[in-house]
Amino acid sequence: MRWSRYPLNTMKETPAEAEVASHRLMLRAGLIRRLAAGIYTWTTFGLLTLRKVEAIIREEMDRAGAFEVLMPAVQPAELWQESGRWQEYGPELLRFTDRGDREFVIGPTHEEVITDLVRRELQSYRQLPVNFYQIQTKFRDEIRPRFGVMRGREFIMKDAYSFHLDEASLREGYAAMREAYARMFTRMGLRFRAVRADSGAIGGTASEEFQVLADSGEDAIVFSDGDEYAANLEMAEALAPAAPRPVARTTMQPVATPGVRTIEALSGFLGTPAAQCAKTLLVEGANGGVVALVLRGDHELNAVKAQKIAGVASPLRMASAEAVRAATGTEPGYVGPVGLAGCPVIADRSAATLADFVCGANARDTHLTGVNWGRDLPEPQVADLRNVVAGDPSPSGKGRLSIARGIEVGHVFQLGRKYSEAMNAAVLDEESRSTTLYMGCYGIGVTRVVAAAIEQNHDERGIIWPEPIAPFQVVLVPINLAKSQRVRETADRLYDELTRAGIEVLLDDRDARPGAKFADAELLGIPHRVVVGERGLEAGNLEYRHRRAEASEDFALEGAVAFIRSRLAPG
RNA sequence: CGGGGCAUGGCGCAGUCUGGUAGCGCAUCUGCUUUGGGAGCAGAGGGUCGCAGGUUCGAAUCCUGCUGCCCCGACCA
Repeated sequence: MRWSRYPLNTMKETPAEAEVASHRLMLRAGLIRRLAAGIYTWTTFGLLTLRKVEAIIREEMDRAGAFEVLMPAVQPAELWQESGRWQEYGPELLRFTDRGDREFVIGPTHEEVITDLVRRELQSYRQLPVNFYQIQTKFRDEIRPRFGVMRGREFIMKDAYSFHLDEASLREGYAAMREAYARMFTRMGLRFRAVRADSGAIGGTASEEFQVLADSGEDAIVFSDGDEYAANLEMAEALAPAAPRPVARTTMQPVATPGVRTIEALSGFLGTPAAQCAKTLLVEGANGGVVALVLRGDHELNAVKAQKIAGVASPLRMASAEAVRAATGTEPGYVGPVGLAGCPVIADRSAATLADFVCGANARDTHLTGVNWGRDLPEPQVADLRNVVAGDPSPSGKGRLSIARGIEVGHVFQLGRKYSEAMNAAVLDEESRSTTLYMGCYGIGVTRVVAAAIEQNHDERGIIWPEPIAPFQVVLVPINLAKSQRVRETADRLYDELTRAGIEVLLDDRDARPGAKFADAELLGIPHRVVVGERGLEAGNLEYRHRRAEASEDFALEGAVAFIRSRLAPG
């Protein structure tokens, strides 16, 4: 591609709307343009990368034996009513009516459509297992679209659906997809982790997320240094402390703590470490009332774990200040588990092994010191309530946990029979019995992958594309080409030769000064840069520099194509 | 949906408090000079100041309503 013919400009300044690096850089480099909140046009440079990501996904899906289909974006409401999601899905589902007042949705996902196809087309167990996938535009009317295409409302997703006669086959199909995903993201040059995830509302048994590691990621992920264990923070189990609870040494005493409402303030005021304090959180109960959750002062409540406990409302809701007063007689800041008669008390495993701890006294401006379970208050119900922290032992039993940030780019689920049952998708088995199908589903946020790749690979000057998904492999930068015929001819010839050799080249033949060209090449993140200038040609040389390199190196014009090819990543 | 902020040429902003000719930088166009890290000079084009009402002799500026967008929270590829 000759840059001089491409009319869209890069931007020196960042549009005010962009906050995160990938969004800023995608706008500045001219990869995307916003049309409305969460809705973007992909311009040529961005689309080149998007297509490469899609190509890798397609190749690996085909290699895994899946069949590509293309389902409609617009889907009739009947299918969603049949699966029950017409009611369940909520306002994220964009609904509308046609001229005949028939109701439709714009598909946020395609379980219903594929299940409908499969129940019509498949009759025999001999046709199983099977996996259909598509790369297609989705629409989800997100509450808050943000970060450019990272969380758009309209986005491109690769979604795949597998169908099986039994659970064993489903597990095999799931494992095959998991493997295909690992291959894809590896091929894209991304650093990622597959982590255990909460299967949440979609239901089903097993579920893993594929997370691209990036400090700016929205998700916290946890992994062990001792083995392959990795999980979403929501899911990572916090083991009970290995050491038993120490014996009580002190007696319980009230202490005046005027104005001290937070653990941090309390710890500072008394000089007691936060880990020796207990914090008591009141949440709404499943059937009204409140439930007291007790954690060590230095730990954080894990909402997903808490809302799974019987008696706790799901989704988790903190009790209102009025409810706190009604249950404890005091206000938030001085709540403690001692003497809490009216509500269940559930202690986190770590909080349950505290001895001689500090907690609120259920009286204004007062805390208790030297508190002990079983002596000053009843032994609590014990549960895993907290987020793990770095250094905790791995629940796998091997190693210690680290925490990193990640961007979820893929999710694989074993769905089971949720949709096939609701929509009556069945085949005849070997004994001519009608058998409801087992189903798995496997998603990749294709447009999000592009943003995640940038989050993971950029510097202060711009994008640094992993080579397999760069819009171009090489940027060719002629210096002063308007003046020098030799530069112009060399650049043109090299451009032709490289292109003929199957290398993707962007020739920056714009009438711009070298500094502007270098800055744009770095902003756009092309991995390999070749400079053609009078200075080098004088000695029969060109100049090569990798986007990540600190300095350039000269190489001979003679045999230039072979040299450049030798620098490209294999494959 | 709750909380906060912003809306002025394509982009980034000033001007709004204190009403009186709409301005700056970048980008764009023309010419000349320049050409190894975002050039200089001279000139030019481009804005119903988000929309609708109102107050006023006069509104980007004051008042009312609406809309759009961004950021923080619960959800998700």
